[in-house]
Amino acid sequence: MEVGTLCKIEVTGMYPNSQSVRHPAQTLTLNSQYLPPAYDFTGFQHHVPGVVDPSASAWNPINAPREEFPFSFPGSSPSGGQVGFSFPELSSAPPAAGGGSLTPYGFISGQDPFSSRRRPPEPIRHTLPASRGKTRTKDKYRVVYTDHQRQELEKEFQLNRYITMRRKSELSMALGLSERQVKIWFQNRRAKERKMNKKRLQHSQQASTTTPTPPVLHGDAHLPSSPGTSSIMGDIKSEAY
DNA sequence: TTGTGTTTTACGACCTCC
DNA sequence: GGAGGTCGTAAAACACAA
Repeated sequence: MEVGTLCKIEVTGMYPNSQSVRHPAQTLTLNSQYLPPAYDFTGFQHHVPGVVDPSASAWNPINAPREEFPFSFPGSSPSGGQVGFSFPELSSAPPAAGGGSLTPYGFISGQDPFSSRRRPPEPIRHTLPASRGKTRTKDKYRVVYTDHQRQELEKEFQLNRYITMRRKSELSMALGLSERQVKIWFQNRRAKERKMNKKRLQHSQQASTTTPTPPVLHGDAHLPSSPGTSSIMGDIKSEAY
């Protein structure tokens, strides 16, 4: 499969229950004035990428990210795992030439075709609070990733449910995110998939309540195998655990 | 507009593994 | 002990109906 063909897979499905009014590829070029909020990641110090334990061979969710784990989507990669970092928009260095101003993400505002957001640039609201007991590392509670960032993360997710250290490092650099953000994005994305699978399972179970024999589940009940792109998660889990 | 429901970032708690 | 995993949750961002 061409890597580029994956780019539209789930992106418009980020709002599966909202009939996907979002059509980034179509609507995002309308407004190119999005300026990512000021947000520095100096508080995100993390391990040095590239420290890979070569002894980790058997894949499981725990050690897989530390290694180039061999899982891939069917036909996703000729090498069967690690996908060449060949996305043109990623292989070009973010602080590219062109004269745009550099955003805190490392993007050039007004140049990234996906960087335009639905909302106009707005002053940052500092509702965060150290006073609320909740500890958030920065004054902005959370930032909204650009559609470009989401698309690239989603692409990677479609290739590999678990990001390797190397890919995490590459993605973080290419997208101007911290490795921690990439890691957490993948965690959240997997959680989202599990949630969707759970929903699907509940629906299918409701549909089959009239039948006397309940469906047989293999192992983890909240990780059903399901058709489509999400079925791979069940496969992963059944192998991993 | 505004109210409400959903999705998206981000974190803490806790777990396993090395 | 530190890494990343899941799970649950907070709150911002967003979509949409009324």
